[in-house]
Amino acid sequence: MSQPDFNSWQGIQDEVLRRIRTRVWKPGAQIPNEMDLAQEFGCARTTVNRALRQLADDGILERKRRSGTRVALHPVAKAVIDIPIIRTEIEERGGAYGYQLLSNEIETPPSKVNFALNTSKPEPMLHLLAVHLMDGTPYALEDRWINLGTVPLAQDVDFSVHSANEWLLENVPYTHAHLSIVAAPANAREQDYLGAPADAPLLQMDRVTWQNQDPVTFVTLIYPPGYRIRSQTSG
Amino acid sequence: MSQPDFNSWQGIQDEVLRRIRTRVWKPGAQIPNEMDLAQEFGCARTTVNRALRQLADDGILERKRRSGTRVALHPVAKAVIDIPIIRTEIEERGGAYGYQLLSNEIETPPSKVNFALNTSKPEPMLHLLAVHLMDGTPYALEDRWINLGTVPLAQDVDFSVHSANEWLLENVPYTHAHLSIVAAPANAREQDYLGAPADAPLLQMDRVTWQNQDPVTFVTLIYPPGYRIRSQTSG
DNA sequence: TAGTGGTCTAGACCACTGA
DNA sequence: CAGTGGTCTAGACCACTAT
Repeated sequence: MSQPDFNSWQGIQDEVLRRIRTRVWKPGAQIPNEMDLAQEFGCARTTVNRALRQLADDGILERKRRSGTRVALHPVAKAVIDIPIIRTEIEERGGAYGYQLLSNEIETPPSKVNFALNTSKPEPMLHLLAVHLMDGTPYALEDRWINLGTVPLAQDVDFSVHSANEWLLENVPYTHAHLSIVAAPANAREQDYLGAPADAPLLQMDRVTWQNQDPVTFVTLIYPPGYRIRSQTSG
Repeated sequence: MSQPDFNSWQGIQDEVLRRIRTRVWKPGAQIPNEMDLAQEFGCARTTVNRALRQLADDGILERKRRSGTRVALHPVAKAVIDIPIIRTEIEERGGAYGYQLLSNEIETPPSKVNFALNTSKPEPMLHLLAVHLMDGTPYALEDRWINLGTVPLAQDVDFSVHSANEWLLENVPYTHAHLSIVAAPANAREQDYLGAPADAPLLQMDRVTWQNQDPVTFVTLIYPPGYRIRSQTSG
């Protein structure tokens, strides 16, 4: 039997989790305050604080000044999805990466794009269509709009060499992004470039990125039938 | 002009992020050590540590003892998806929640389920099929296998009253989970219960949860056409 | 007003790892 | 060996909020 180590914040966190899982501390119930826990565990309040703060960040505890700490009633599970550069994703799977630019034009975006980017006055944007390949077969279709108002430099880049996916990540820092995932049927374009049967169910990932208040880019990534997004979760 | 507050860990974090975004500190480059930064910002090393530690947790910095702190070369973007209880999800959208159990049997699981749960010797499991409703219309179809070896209690629960989604979350704590998302065509069952056209593209979410080494449940949630999973990302 | 968590400080020791 | 981050401590003050 190894004794749990209550002189480390991780040891304390493990013990707190154990008490929550075994219902010693039930959902919704208040747990002792930091001072009392510090005394029980024989450590400084700071150490208890570190352990509990992280659990609160993870949504397992709810803390309020003055009213104390409670076990969250409905611990919302959170799944973290890694969104690597596509080249990296393919190479990590042990495949050879390929890339092909299909079209590259400056156009007035459709209202869907203006809505997503929150651009009220439609101005021409850079519209790119490209396909990413793994070992020569289509891995993902990338349909991207770049707001030249925010990223004027993009006008001078040769996107037949660099994929916009990489160029933007490496050259245009963003402050925040929105992402949504939906299932959509393959249309003629996707039949052509992904080799998908007509109306096959495809996973589609839409992402909008921002630089402070300024919209940077709206991208739709479309994956062939059967593609899975994976993630792990802690409970 | 409001002066940044270098006496708070958040102020320091903002400044560090600013330097990374503006390429003052370039990807891959080493940044000053904690002592020097503390001196520059006029605060305690602990405060700098708190700011940098969180950025390292987020994958923006890479830290190693003795060799120091570097800006991550390929900051993998991470999207966090909240996975609430379905009732909660519906009620937060302002809808009325409904639930209907469609079938409830003890069966030997197909190999797909055994594979996902890593159960080598196939033993009968509890197999549930249910539909969640928002304002009377189908919101999600739930196809669930519960490992009675890990959760024998489940045998005595009336799942026509409690949804397994809620009962498990409230009564069976898990330690970790795997999740995957895929697009799949509507089959006959989904046409019936979700009201989806034949072969319509549906978003499907598979989740496996574990209690330490023991598999708890394998659930597939299938959503009607057009359903979106959303998330925000920090960059 | 009083009790709780949130944070900062100054100092200390430790764990890891490159030279 | 020495320099770096990782952590703990004891104490302090502050911010919020239930009473």
